[in-house]
Amino acid sequence: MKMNKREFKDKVYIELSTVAKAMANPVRLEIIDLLAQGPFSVEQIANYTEQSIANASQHLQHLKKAKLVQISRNGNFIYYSLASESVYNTWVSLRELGKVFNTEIAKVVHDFRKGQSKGMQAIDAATLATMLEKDEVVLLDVRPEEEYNRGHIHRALSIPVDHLGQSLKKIPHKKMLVAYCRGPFCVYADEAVAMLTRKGYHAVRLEEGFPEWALKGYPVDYTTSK
Amino acid sequence: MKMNKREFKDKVYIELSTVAKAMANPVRLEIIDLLAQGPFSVEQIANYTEQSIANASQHLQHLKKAKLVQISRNGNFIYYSLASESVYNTWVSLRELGKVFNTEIAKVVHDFRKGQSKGMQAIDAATLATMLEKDEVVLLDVRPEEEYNRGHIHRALSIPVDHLGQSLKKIPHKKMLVAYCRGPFCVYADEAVAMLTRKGYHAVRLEEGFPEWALKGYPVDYTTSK
DNA sequence: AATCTATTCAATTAAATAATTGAATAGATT
DNA sequence: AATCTATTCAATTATTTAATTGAATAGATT
Repeated sequence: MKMNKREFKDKVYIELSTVAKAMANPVRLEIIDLLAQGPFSVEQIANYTEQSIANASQHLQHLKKAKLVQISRNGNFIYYSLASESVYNTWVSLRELGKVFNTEIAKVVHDFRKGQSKGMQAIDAATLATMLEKDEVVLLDVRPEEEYNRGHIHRALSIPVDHLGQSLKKIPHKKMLVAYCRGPFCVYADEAVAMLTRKGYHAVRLEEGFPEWALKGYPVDYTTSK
Repeated sequence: MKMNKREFKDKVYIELSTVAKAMANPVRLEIIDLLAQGPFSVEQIANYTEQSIANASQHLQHLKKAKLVQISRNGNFIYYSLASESVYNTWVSLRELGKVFNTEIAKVVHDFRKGQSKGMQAIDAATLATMLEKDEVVLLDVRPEEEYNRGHIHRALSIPVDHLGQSLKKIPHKKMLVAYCRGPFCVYADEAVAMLTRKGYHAVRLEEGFPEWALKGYPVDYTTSK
């Protein structure tokens, strides 16, 4: 039987709202932000988001049902990843919407960074690209090394933030330091800049993360980990 | 007192989920899709979405609280519009996510169009642009005239779908007809193509709507309605 | 086959969301 | 000031959602 206009529109918007509902939860948004960095196991996701494994798993089932994530298996571990680039694109749109327009988010980010270090500064990708061309900065990737290996900004040194204390001697004083991590809401770079600043270095963070840098077409490298 | 990392992330993702929640409802998604076409009053929005005025207003309050819409006033009427282009961009990302990846939406669209007319075809914006350059088609804007006046595809004739019956003599037989309306989930173009096909015309619809065409940088016109 | 580990499932409880209905309100109009 | 129109608000009811807890399961490993 022929579907009428109202039935059609109702069905389409109900389906789309299912996708939007999958994203309408803070824990699931954090999971999507994390998976933008690559595949992670349930245990890792639970760890990074500070949820119970059961709760993380339930949220992952919700995302899977909405077809936003997909799984692969390695031994006992099940790895989750974003199902497609359009999931990432929608996450980025939503984040931009929140950043540009929800002043509360900007305020939270600003307050957090100010609490980390007075005069905390961030530069954007275009500025970094120019500085790298002029060889003016030392670039630090302060994510876990596994993520560095999956892909990193061209010429970045890998110094995970929790190893930063014991790695200071590797870092030249002469040039300005730029630290980057997973993205605007990841705080590894904030922590790194705070520590480096306390040790007398001139350090700032990159606003974007590796995925945004890559998406903008700037040069990236990969480490073959074999 | 200094905000810790977990507090920071929780606050940021909760704020962002507020935005996502505003979109996580089929009625509000339809409202956003409608407002992508320009400002509408509460009464118009209630009419087009087939909701009560009270319900439409409640959803609009929800969208307003999330800062996704803004208002202006004209006499007794309050007009709602999308608060920024990034609201529209997020809507488009979500819709693309749904179209590309949620096969149920594609099926609903296909089933609806098949119910309208066997052999129902749609072309995309790039195809239309080429055909217009070669002067191969007659382009019909089948939206309400008010929306045509706000902006339309270059060289489109305005023939609102509910006037199509009495406007057939205006339409040449010799060329292929392309009908367009508000976007992929608007059915004015489907209805127009069904009617034209029954009357012996060779007609197809444009997949995209006017906003997508404009966003892709293709030529547009405006009618000064004074 | 037995055991282990990571993960999922199910039930419960509490909180959040949404449509309806009628009342109230905000401006505009007279 | 009185009246009107469009819109918003508030209470109610039903539905949906989410965290917790403990049980169950799916594969891997031995």
